[in-house]
Amino acid sequence: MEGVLHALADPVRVAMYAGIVAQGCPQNCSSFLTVSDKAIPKSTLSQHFKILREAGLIRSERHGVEMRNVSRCAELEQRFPGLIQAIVNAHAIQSAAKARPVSVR
Amino acid sequence: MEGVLHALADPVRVAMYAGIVAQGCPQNCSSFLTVSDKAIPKSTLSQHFKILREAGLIRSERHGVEMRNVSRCAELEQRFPGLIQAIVNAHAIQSAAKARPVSVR
DNA sequence: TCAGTAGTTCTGGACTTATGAACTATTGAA
DNA sequence: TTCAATAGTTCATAAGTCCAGAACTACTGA
Repeated sequence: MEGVLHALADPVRVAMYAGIVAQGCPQNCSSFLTVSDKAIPKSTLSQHFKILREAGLIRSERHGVEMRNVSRCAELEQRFPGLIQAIVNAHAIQSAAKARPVSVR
Repeated sequence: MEGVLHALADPVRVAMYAGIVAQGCPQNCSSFLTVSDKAIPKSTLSQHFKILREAGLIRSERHGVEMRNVSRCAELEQRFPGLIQAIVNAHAIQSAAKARPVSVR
């Protein structure tokens, strides 16, 4: 759980994770080459995904040449009920407040 | 919010915060000279309190020679509904799982 | 004024994190 | 099979953050 909070305490990672949760379909790394109008190098992205994986927040599966990232909501919900939902909500509230005119992501 | 998660991503700080929330009465620094059976130097404690304060999680008031720390639940609940509750719950679940025979703290 | 208690600030070493360069893995085409 | 292209990972290192001892400030009571 310490790992979960640490993973989501980073603005880039929480945006990535919120993106993965929001899209029903799995997202590959390159979906996040820019996050909130900021360019993220691939090596950094790869580290971020690693941290999300190790925190148990996502699972990554190779499909051909790309990796598809899926959120592990159900497992986390079982271990820490309400936690993920509350964080994703808080993130949405915050990014809505930050950039009012444009929708989240 | 990033600050809130970062503050509570540390096992010592989340234990401290949970302690402050659990006790109705304000807690001074020295209440936490040991956290989960681990001795914490005063200077480190002071840093931890500073981080909790700057994240908006607590307020510290001097009363004579000591500082009393109060949680700012209500304000946070208003900004990020459910977040603090979910994290404190998750912490309780986790520390119960870790040391089953003994109660939280 | 002094001693004692409570907490803060400073500082340096240890640990983390971000990123460019070089790498591996997979695919599709020649 | 070889080659080029795409997608991600690993490595090295420079920059940043964190911990804890030493020295400090703030307040109280004698």
